[in-house]
Amino acid sequence: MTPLELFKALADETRLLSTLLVQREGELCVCELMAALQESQPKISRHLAQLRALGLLADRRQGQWVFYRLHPDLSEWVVEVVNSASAHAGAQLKAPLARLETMDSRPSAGGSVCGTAC
Amino acid sequence: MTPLELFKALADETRLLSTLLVQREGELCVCELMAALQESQPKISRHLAQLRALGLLADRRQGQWVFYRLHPDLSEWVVEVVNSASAHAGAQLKAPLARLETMDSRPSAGGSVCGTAC
DNA sequence: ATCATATATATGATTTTTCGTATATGTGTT
DNA sequence: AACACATATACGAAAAATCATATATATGAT
Repeated sequence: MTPLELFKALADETRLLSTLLVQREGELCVCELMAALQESQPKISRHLAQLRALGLLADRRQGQWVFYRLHPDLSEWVVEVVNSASAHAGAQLKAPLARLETMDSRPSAGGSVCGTAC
Repeated sequence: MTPLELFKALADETRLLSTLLVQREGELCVCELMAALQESQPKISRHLAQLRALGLLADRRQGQWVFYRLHPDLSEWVVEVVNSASAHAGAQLKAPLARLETMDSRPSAGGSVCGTAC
């Protein structure tokens, strides 16, 4: 990944916030990002596909859900860029994070698929 | 400057290379960037104007030339992003830096305007 | 004042990105 | 199988960014 490719990837609000939210939360599925960013499913999915194609995010299917995380093999300089941005994006992340908190029927990564009694 | 604004500014090859060259060289004028990047004068000038409007670069007129440098009051996180990219943009900067070296009648920032005997 | 050089900006055309909508795929349930 | 839910992709439309060209401004030299 070149610096230009990384900056192009992060030069869109949906992609930037998705990346930063995923970084803070560790792992998020498409529906969680939809709720956090209040965007349509195709829009979120399309942007995540771009980030995955670039190698910035990695995905993992668990049942019906697909969870995205920062790619585990990112170069150090990429991590530095994301961290620097994250450290100063608090204002833009506040509302999306709050929506995540209050989201109901939120799928828990790695946990039981069933929310009630299995 | 928000992270999104910074990434949009750096998401163009001309702007990214101009920024990184200016960082490495300390200060460069428009004609030097034209030579280094082999781009037209209006193109270089237009992109520099964008970077200046954002506050990423500062400009200084010296005689006929206008020298650009990283804005002295940049936030720490912005410097970190630029530094991280710079550390891994060697491949993209090699050719432009070589052209800078071999550029003739190169105006020297801060030095005498006259190249011969004044 | 005139001219040459360096830089900036305006304008319309072109290219690139993004988007909404529709549809396809994939998984779990009944 | 049929259905519901989650996600992915395809396609044309809309929006945004970039560009080449022409022109304007500013400085220095004659």
